[in-house]
Amino acid sequence: MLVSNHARPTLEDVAARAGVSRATASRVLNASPRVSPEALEAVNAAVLALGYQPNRAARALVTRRTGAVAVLFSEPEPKIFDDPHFARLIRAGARALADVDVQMVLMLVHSPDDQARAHRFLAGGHVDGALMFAPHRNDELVSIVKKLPLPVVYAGKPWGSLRGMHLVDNDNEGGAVVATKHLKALGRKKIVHVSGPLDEMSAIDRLNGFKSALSLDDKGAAKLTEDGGFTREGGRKAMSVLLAKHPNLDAVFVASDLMAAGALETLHEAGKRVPQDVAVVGFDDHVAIAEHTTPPLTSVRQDSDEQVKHMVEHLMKLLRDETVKKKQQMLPTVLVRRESA
Amino acid sequence: MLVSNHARPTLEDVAARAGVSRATASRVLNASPRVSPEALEAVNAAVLALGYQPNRAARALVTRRTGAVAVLFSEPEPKIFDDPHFARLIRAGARALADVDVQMVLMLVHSPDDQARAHRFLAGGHVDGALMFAPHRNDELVSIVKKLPLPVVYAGKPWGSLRGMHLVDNDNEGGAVVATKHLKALGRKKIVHVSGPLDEMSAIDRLNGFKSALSLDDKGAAKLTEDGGFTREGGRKAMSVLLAKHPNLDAVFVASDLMAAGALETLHEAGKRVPQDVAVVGFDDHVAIAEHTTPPLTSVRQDSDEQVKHMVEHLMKLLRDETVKKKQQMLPTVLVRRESA
DNA sequence: CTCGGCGACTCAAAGGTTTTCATCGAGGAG
DNA sequence: CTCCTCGATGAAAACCTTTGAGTCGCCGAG
Repeated sequence: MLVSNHARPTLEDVAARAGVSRATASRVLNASPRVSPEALEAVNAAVLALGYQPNRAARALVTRRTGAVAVLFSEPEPKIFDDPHFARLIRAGARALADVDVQMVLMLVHSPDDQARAHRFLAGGHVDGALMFAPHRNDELVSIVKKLPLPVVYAGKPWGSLRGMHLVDNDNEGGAVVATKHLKALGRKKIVHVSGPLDEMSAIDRLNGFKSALSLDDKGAAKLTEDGGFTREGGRKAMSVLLAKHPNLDAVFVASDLMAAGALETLHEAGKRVPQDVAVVGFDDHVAIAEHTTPPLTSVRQDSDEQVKHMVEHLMKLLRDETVKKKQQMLPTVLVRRESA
Repeated sequence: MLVSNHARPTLEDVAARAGVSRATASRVLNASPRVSPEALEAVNAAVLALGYQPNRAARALVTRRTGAVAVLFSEPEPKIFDDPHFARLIRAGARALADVDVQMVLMLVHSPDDQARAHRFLAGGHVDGALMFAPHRNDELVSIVKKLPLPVVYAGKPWGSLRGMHLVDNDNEGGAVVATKHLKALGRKKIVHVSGPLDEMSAIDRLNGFKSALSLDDKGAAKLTEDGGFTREGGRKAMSVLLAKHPNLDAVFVASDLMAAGALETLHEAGKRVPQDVAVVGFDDHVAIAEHTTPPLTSVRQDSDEQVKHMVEHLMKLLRDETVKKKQQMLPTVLVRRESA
């Protein structure tokens, strides 16, 4: 028996060494029950001795499974990726997918070109499923992907009909209600809101929470709300607009920590003390921000790590053809009190 | 001829439709010269009509190429990933790899467990090559990967011998020299340095630039330098230490923008005006930071996008077995003047 | 007219795994 | 003792592509 000693061992080699057939060796590797204890042990020993690693391509060829999933970030404004939130999501995805031993193929989709490429790639069967981060309204990529026979789990609610879609969302509305009520409970009388861009569902949900906590109608809410675009700069500007409109405001619920950081700057410049004159609550509880503002920011925590972990678990179930009890999961949010409110 | 109308078309189908053999169709797809114009056209038409996409697994099986490369971030401190620099690198990698149509498999390596997993994965032949971001001293992963018969391109100099390694570095030392000389040219007399952690080559190179621009020996430099650990908080602290040691300092070269942001805070709190009392130069020119500090930060630009692009190009050459003229490339850095110096 | 050469093409093997189907043997029931 | 059942195993097909070896037809030279 001559074995080329430099090439990687194949299943054949393992089988030979264990004194069984390829088929049996394969069964051992795939944890099939129909295999005797002796065979199992022999094969395992051979695998170890040879340092055998299954050939992914060969396996993929026959199983029609790639062992890879795509992670898609659809975002027309590439600069948004300077947002630390993005890094956190990627990190969580990498970890969660590595834990279940599937390859993560990352795709950043900005332009129509990128969309076409993603389309080709996903349709080409190069991955078994996808995790989709596509927060914006009327995202072409969502429509494209919907038509594909590919299991997809969304982060948060994409725009449009949610029928049959699998997603894991944070309780944005609930968190916003808690945040707003907290301000009310503090005895604040004039509470305003810096919202995110209203082409994102999460921003809308947070706005809705604000409205419902204060029992406002659309018109009433519109007066008290200003769009800060989920950027720090936007938060600054929105805050000054609100200050101009409502000089007597004494509390503000800001729909993201990044914007809240901007809003705090504006408030300081306007000579308002936080929290004495104006109480501030953010959203995200992004530690790198919330703990380092002055004063430290009270914020609604949404656990992105947890969200991504759930997304991966959900997708894995879909890939195993298990029935999922709930297609759409909602993760709780909780208010973290610091000093700003 | 009955074709299951839901299954993905194979090369066989394409060949049949084009009236040629599988072999010829394959040659068309791989741009082989040995094919007649008619055949070429017929096959291309068939491909288009059928929406054919080559089966990656089958191709990988026979070519022993996966069409994927790993992107490894080795970093014992997971929190560092909140650094926007990380997001930028990932983004650049995703884009550059997508452009050459290879899959990016992202791996974040924090723990020894992760290292073992990465080792298995890379040794398992699941990728054709790797891009490695491993800035720290004595990184186990670097030693592991060195022993593998796998083409790897490093970002910056890893610790240890550089013999035979392929890498793309920024001119950290040169940039530091320019930055420091700029401060000198401004007439500053007492110039200090907030360095990065000295277990990273980039930090050392920047420190060396500072030393050489001021013709300092090790001892002299040690007095004027404080380690800020490449974090904002570290920058704050380092700055106050330096202020205490050298109350008369009138300029500081900070080895990263994030630390510079921290240093600026300290300076403001100490009542120093920037740039009148103390001139500040950062490093990275990370727009999201440098443009938003008060005052906007003068900084040394290193173009990470460019660096990653070069890394990918370099790796592609290695994969194509082309000879690379220079194994180790150095990218220029340039001083971007804003208001802080 | 024959032969050699050459370009375009086809045939078929190879690549490593999973999985169906058949086989084999042992043990239990009748 | 025979027949049946059932669990473990093996042989072989299938997955889809690339590629080296071989075929075919045509042209030009002799």
